[in-house]
Amino acid sequence: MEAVPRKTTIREVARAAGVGIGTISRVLNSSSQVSWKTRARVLDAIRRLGFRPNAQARRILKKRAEMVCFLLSNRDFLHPFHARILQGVESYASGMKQHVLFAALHYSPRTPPEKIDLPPVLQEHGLIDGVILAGTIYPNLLRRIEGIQMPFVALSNNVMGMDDVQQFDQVGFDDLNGTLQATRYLISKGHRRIVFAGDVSYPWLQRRFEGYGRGMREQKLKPVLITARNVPSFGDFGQESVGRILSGRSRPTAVVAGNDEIAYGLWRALCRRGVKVPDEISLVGFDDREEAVLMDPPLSTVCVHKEEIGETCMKMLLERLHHPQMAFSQRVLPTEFLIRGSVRQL
Amino acid sequence: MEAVPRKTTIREVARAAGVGIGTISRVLNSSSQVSWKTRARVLDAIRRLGFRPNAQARRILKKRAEMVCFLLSNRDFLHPFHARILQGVESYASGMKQHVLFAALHYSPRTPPEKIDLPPVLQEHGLIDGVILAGTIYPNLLRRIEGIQMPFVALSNNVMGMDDVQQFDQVGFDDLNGTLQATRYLISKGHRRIVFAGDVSYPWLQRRFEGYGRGMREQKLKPVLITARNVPSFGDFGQESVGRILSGRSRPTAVVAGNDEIAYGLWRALCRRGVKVPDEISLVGFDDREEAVLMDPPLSTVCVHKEEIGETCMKMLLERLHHPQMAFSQRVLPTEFLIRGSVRQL
DNA sequence: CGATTCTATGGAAGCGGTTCCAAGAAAAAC
DNA sequence: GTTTTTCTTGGAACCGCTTCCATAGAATCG
Repeated sequence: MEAVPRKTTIREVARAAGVGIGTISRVLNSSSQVSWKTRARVLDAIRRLGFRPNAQARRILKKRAEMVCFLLSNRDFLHPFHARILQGVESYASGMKQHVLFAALHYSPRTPPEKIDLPPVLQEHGLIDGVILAGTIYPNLLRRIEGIQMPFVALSNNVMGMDDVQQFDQVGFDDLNGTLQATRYLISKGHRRIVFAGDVSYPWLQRRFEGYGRGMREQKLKPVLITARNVPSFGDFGQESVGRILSGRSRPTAVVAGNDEIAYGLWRALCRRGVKVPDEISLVGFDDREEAVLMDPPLSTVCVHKEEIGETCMKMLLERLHHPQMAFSQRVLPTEFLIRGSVRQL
Repeated sequence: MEAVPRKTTIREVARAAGVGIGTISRVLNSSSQVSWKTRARVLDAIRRLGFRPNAQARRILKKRAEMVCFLLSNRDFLHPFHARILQGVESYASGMKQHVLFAALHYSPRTPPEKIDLPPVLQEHGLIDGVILAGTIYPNLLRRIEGIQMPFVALSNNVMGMDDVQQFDQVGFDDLNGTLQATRYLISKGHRRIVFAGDVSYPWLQRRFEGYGRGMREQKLKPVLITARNVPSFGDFGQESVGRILSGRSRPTAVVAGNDEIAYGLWRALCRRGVKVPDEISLVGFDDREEAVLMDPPLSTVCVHKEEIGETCMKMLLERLHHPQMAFSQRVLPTEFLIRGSVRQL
């Protein structure tokens, strides 16, 4: 490794400007009063020397990294869903002069979720002030993070297997109410035979199914869950399950899909069989991915405000950093059912 | 802001282990030889005290941040394309014990691309070792980054308005050859009247059009460019231009779309008019987004290996960091035409 | 067995900033 | 004109680590 070019330090600036080092620091932090003349001289020297203060050195004294980590498992990252959340995080962070470190949790067949270690960025101290846990989160990881006393905010919809009172900061969105609204809407449009497509192995799918179930039971209708086993991805779900949905004595008039990907797969499978949406069967999704509006007909779906979730995570984390003793808070952001073309009035 | 809980330092560990601070440091860096017994004592003390070394302090001495910045304009970020590149960057970086800082360039109507300032993360020195420039890059930004002598690698496909010899490290993929292959394939399938859909305001679309043009001219066929003006996004491109494609005396039998988004929009517009793909018109795209394979028929498209691009960017940046004087290099990664169902044999 | 080499270890110096205290200069008060 | 207060300013000390030098004991050698 060759030598890094020598960088200007605060002492050289001080010499160039003919002032003391303390003065340079004061100018940089625009803290206490520096006389108009001195400030100009310093600023000039800084410009002439192309001086940029060393961030590490400042941080070591300030005891704040001004950086948070956005942690995502490598399983989840493909999804634009999380990319949008990251965008929200970055957007709020940059407004607060914070940086965002992107890190992935590298799960692999060799390191099953139950025994994964802390990611390197959390092993060392001082690099980041806190963590935002997006993507699927396993309880053991949470406990490790608590163990090192690293402040964090979790995207609660993705926390696995902790349905009890959770003693940490969370931001989530309202799965249950989303499908509840969607189901009510379908019912208001005259639908009675409505099925839910999705498995319930994820807590969020479980909640979405519950919301649908509640909507059905409100009107004394019977909830029906359609699952598909052993599908490689949500996109293949429809292909696998469309047969079971269409067969049976009384074919449903509408399907609530567990997410947009399932809805999209279903739509394709239906198209292929010549079943028209929404003429013969209505369809609603969940997430409002970019493609939802591009489908034909555009998909009615439950919109999750992803940027807002990201911003809220960041905001909550900053509050935690400023008030470490504050009580934990859980925020559930509302979801919004968007009426588009994929539902027909019966 | 309340007090940050006091963290254990190397001196406390030294006291607890009954050794000197230098020894702790040597154990941590597993550098020079420490006796088996002492090492065990130190390791034990570290565990007992829950000591995690302060990363900032180490970096200030090592003069390396072990961190690179992935910089993307806020215009580009929505696209899964860049998310995948980021994934590739992170993947390679984590293998090399490097961290990835995610930063966005906040363009706005108030700050047009020509006069945007350096992002905050580049204003300070020592935070990052280098930058990966993804997303649309304007020359003035490049010059600013050169000005502060920050090592960088650019995703060359997105560099605007610099077609001369470029004196910096670049990773790109082969736009021209991609459409060339696609066009040759179409011709091999018996197509003669082939049009290109896309405008040429972006350099990469320009190159894709050129590749298509070359393929056509090889067979003495006449290239035709179909553009759409004033469309809010590539997705709306098809809707806008489908009329012009289908009308005219001799309707084309195939369309090369500038990217998958255009292809998708086109496909929808064609569906809506009852024109069947590929029976009545064949269609190929570019990028191989996730949705390409989910379309019906699955879209034949030019695959860009996004993770590989990310990895290559990271790799090249690390080489640059280790050898600052090394000559600049430009790498163009191959693209690959994927045959799927959207092209018909004539 | 004394001289020489080697290995393990302690701790001072220093990285590039911030902070604080003391002190000089200027302004205000008496 | 002298005293008091306020405003600026310089620079030592320090943040938590690495690095290097000095030293002490062990090992090797003639």
